[in-house]
Amino acid sequence: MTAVIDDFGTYVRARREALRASDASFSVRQVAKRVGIEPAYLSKIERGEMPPPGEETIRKLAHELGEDADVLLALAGKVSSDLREIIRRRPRLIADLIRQLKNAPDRAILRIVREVKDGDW
Amino acid sequence: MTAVIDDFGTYVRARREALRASDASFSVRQVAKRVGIEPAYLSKIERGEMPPPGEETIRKLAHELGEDADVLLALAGKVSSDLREIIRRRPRLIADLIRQLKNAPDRAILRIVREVKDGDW
DNA sequence: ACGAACGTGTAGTATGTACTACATAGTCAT
DNA sequence: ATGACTATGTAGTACATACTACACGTTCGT
Repeated sequence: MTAVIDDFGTYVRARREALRASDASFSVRQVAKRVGIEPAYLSKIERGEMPPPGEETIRKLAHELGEDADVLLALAGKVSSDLREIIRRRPRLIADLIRQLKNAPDRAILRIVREVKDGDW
Repeated sequence: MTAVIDDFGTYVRARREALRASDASFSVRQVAKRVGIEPAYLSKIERGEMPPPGEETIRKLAHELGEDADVLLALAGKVSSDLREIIRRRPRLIADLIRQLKNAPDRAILRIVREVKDGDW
C-alpha cells in the first residue's frame, strides 16, 4: 500500500541534488536561507531525522525546487489548506465523491475535471 | 466566508441536549464515559474552552450522537484520514478536481458522484 | 432531606510540531 | 595551506495537541 516512511526527505534531497548538479546555489545552506529556515533543520528534514515542516515552509520549498506544492504536501501526508476549506464547506458531498474516486482510473478523473471545467451544469 | 469560531462545541452541545430531552443518558458525564474521555474535557470542548478533540474521539462522538463523522470533522476543520490517504496517492489529479468543485453547485457534484458510482469509465 | 448524579473549575501531563543556535569536522578553490 | 563554504551533530526553546485527575458546588429524584 505505498510506503510513507520517509518519502518526503528523500524526495527533497534528490530534487535539490539534481538541481545542484548544474547550479551550485542549491546547497543545503543556500536553499535553507532562501526558504527562510536554518540549514541544520533542512538537513534533518532531508535525512528523515525530522518530520516534514509545516505547510507554509513546504510551499516555499516547492517553489524553490520548481515542484508542485500539492505533490510535496502529499509526500508530507498533508492536505493543502485551501482544499481543506473547500471540503469543510460541503463535507458530505465532497467526501462521498472522493471516496468514489478511490478506485477510479486517472483517465476517468481527468474526464470529470474537464467536464466540470467546461461548467456544463 | 462562513465563521469557524466555535461551531464544533456549539453543535455538539445542541445535539447532545436535543437527545437528552428524551433520554437522560445523554448527560455530559455519561456521553463522555461512553466516548472514553473525561467529563470535564467534553464540557470544555462543548463550551469552546478547548479546541475540538482528535479524529478518533470525534468519530466516537459522532457515532454516539448519531451524526455523520465527516460533518463533525468538517466542523472541527479536519479532513478524515481516509480522504487524506486517497488525496495523497494522486495529489495533482484530485487537488485539481476539488478546486474545480469549489464553485460548482451541489447538483453538479451529485451528478458526478452518480456517474462515477455507475462506473462508466 | 439526602445521596447520587450533575456540570464545571483548576491543575497538570505526555507527545508532537516547528523550529533556532552553536559547534565541529570535512571539502574545495585559489 | 588557509580561508571560505559545506554538511551535520547536539542541545535547547516555544507553542500546540490531546488529553487526565481531582475537587467543588449544584441539582434532581425518591
